[in-house]
Amino acid sequence: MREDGAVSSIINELSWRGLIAQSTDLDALRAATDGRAITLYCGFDPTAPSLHLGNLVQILTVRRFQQHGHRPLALVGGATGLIGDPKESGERSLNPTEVVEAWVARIRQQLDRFYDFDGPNAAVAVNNLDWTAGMGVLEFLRDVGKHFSVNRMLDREAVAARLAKDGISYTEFSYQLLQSYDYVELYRRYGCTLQTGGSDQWGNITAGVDLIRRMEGAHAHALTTPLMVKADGTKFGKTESGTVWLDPDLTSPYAFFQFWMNADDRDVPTLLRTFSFRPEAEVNELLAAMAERPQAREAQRALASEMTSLVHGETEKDAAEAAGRALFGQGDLGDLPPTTLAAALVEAPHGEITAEEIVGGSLPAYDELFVRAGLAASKSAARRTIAEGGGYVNNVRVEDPAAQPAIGDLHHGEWLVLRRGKKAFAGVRLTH
RNA sequence: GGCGGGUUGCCCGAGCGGCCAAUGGGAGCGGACUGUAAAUCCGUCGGCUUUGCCUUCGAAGGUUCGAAUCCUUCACCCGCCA
Repeated sequence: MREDGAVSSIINELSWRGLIAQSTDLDALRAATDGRAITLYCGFDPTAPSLHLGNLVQILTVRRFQQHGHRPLALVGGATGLIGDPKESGERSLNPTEVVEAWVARIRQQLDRFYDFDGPNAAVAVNNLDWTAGMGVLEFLRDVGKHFSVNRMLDREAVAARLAKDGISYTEFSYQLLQSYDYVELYRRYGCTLQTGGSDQWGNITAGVDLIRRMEGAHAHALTTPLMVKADGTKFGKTESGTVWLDPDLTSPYAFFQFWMNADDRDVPTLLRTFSFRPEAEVNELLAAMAERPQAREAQRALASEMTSLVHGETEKDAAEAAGRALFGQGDLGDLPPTTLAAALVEAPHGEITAEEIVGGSLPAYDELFVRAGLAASKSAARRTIAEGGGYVNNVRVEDPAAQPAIGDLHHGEWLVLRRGKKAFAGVRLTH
């Protein structure tokens, strides 16, 4: 529910944010959502222990609906996650059931912070295993399967690609039926009349819309968001170290904050509209500020701050931001108060050395320390970085990879600050 | 079923007995320039106890002083003919 209590047009909002790629009938959906609340869902399959930035687009889209007074169903695909949506690259390997089960629980928990499970339009958590686990094969084939045309299913992009390449198992081919049936079941149980998802889900979603019409004689909606592509043409949501996860153990809040800080100027307008909950006027102000003073990175910082608070909480956001300010600041690192420095380095990647490793007042050599801190994959890589002039210790470029820092180089007797290139910081801590 | 071609480093793709850790391009990484942006230019791009050593060129054997390069078998992919 919005501040003013009104159920206003969610469609208008999604529209200016550029979040509508395809829809079954936008005018009908606008009419259905205007002035009254609908129930909608977007499902998440447990294909990993955590959701990632790509999923966040969907989560936030649903959240926007909820803020406009609509009721979301938080579906985690305990059943569909066991089967796997066909992807173009090839057959998925099946995950053990107990692994999928554990992932369902984790993902379900992650959704807690994005949806409101209390109040008049409280979100409802559902798992498609609840209605598929007990269903017999014959029932499924007769009641659900009969409504599907294999001819149509073969047209799906991912399926067609797989047929042209390595083929596809019957298991994955069946995925669409399960997802379609989910929509029917959610319509029956909760009166759900809208399913959202990424544009790659269009086929699966409309198959569900069709199935509702056939089995229930009712009209339901489909709405997809555009695929996000970065200005340089690469996939959105990846960094050099891989996927940006929402789980703080997989992607630290510091790394998460930095991901947004490093956004390409050209991507910022799209990112702000897609992810931020700021109203249009504020978004435009930030964009104007960026055009005027790009070097200030106000828009990136605002986005980083908002997203990190949302995903990791205010405290973690403050810590991540403070860490960035400390490390990227102009001053001498040694001048930072011990607590500030330690906090910053704990946020960044870091490694440890023990007192026994200090021989004659000398720490292990630089190449070893870079590996230890996680800034280099191997000692060869560390030496290469140093040879290229990209290795810094305590913000001073180092020349000799075999040189050993002295115990006196440790800030506050505890921390050594390593850096690779301009922005990859890491700490090495002396433990006792 | 017959004939022919292929399988090389993260990806694409040269190499066809020693000068091959393996040309070139892309991605990545570093430097310069910047704004923790982009573009551009330059460098780098298997590992290690680094003037050397070890592991890589679909898999396993073999020939040879020496093989990614030759031979044999196996697996997979692709053309042409039936």
